[in-house]
Formats: sequence, structure tokens, C-alpha cells
Amino acid sequence: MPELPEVEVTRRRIEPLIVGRKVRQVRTTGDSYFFLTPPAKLRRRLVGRRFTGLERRGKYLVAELDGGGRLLLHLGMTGQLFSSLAQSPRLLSATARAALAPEQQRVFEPDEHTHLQLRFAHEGPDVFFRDVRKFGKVQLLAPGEPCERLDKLGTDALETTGEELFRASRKRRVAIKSLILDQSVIAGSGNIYSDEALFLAGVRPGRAAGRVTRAECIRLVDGMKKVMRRSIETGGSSISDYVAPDGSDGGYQDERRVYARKGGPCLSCQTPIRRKVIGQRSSHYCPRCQT
DNA sequence: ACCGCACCCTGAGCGC
DNA sequence: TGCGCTCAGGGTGCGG
Repeated sequence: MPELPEVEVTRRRIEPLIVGRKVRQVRTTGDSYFFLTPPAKLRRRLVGRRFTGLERRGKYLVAELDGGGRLLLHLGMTGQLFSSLAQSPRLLSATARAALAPEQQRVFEPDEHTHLQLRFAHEGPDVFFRDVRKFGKVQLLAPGEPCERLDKLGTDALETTGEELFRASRKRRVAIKSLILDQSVIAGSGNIYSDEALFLAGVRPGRAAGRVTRAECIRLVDGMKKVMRRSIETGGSSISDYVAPDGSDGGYQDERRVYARKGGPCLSCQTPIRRKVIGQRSSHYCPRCQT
């Protein structure tokens, strides 16, 4: 599940593959929920354009085009943005893996889930955007066209402060976990890093946001930044589908303290980690260390 | 304004 | 073997 660290690692590694290159051909799958801009329009409008930059806003990637347009990308839950040279079993379904001989298992060919394929005018690999569940998004913005999705985002998780979270949480009755997952409050946070940050801060995910103290908000934001920076260093978390643009796995899944560790011992006190659904999301916490 | 919840989607894993 | 069920969750939108 791509959150800020996975999106940032993707940005850093996709940037050299697209910036300065001119699009020669665009292939897409059929119209679907995935395409905020209809695929036919995307194919038509993208050809001949050159990418001039790639930025990240929360969990969105914003590719800048010559002439001022922008291509908005969101990886959703299972989105994978990668080079055509990438090799990873994560790019294949279990049945596709089983059908291939062992020595062929890592070769990727675009499949029905590869919704966007970019071919370039100059030498170098193609760039593919694959997304099995289609929770991802692609949108082409005209020059100067405002983007409501981006405008709604709160301060980026790596830039925000505990003081800002404290202010945003006053008089709020929602669970603190739900509040920090709200992208208009902290942009880039997701389920994994929220659970990890709450553990580091010693705060239970279900506590009413308005009852979290200033000191705890500061610990929460510090913890969030700490786990995210470390995750970026290790290439992100590859728990189910995430692969970096070069096909490599991240390493942070091996460093997580609570996420998806239900029943496992707390790394601080050995108490079994609990799982509880909060705001339609599974939350993981230590009942002893987090109050 | 705030909050809970249904929904979009598909594949993996599990019980029978 | 195969069917049906549940679960995973980012983000949007709706009803109370």
C-alpha cells in the first residue's frame, strides 16, 4: 500500500526515466474508474509532450509537461509505476507466476492490469503504470487548470508539526488514528505509518483526537517523520504489491513494529500486539505501551 | 461542521 | 477440485 515513503521512492527513481524525454506513444486499457481523464483523450493529448519535472504532493505524483500541463498520478492501493526493464514476481499474479517456467518468472509483459504505457522518442525504457484493483488514478490537467484534489491536501507529513496537529485535533471527537489518516490534515500518511507513529508516540489509535495532548501530538508527528524518513532510506515497505520502479523490493516491512503483527510480541514489552478496526481500517497497537 | 459508513476493485487465502 | 466467503484499504460521497 503506497504511502508517502513508497511514493517518494517511486518519484526519485521514475524522475530520471521521464524528465527530459518526449512521449512518442501512449497505450492504455479501456475506460474505467481508473481514468479521471478518458483514456482516448489521454492518448491524444500526451503524445509529443516532453516531461519537465516530477513532484510529489502527499501521495500524488505530479508530472510537469512542456507547455504547462500536468499529469497527475495516484498509486491507490495496488498501483505500480515502473520501468519496462523492471523484473519482479510482484508484477505477476500468482497464476501468471505458476504458468511460467522458473527461469522466465521475472520477465514482465504488459497485461490487462497495465493501464498506462508510455513510450518515448529517445532511447531508453518504457514506463508502465499497472494497478490490479484500479484504486489508482490518472488525470491530465491543462495549463493553469486548478486541481481540487491537490488543493484539498493538508501539510505534507514530512513538513507538518506537532503544534499544527494539536490545533487541528482540538474539539474533534474522531479517533486520532482517523484524524491522522485524513489527507486534508496530514498529506501522505497511510495505515502503516500511522500505526507505527502511534506506537512510537505511545498513543492508542482509538483515543478521541481532542483528548490527545500537545506533547503527544508532538511525539506523533516526530514519530511519523522518523518512520517515513527511515522507510524512504530503505526503499519503502513491500508488504503485498509495492515494487520500486526498478523492480526492487523495499526493506521497511522488516522494521515495522506493530503493523500487521497481530498476536506477535511488542518489541518493547513482549505483550501481544492487538488488532482493532477503527474508521473502517485495521489498526495495530500494543495495549500496554499505548494509552 | 462533523462523523460514520458504503462503495469502487480484484486476488489471495481459507473453510467446507 | 472448486465454490463462496472474507479481507485488504485510499479516497469520495452521502445521509444523519
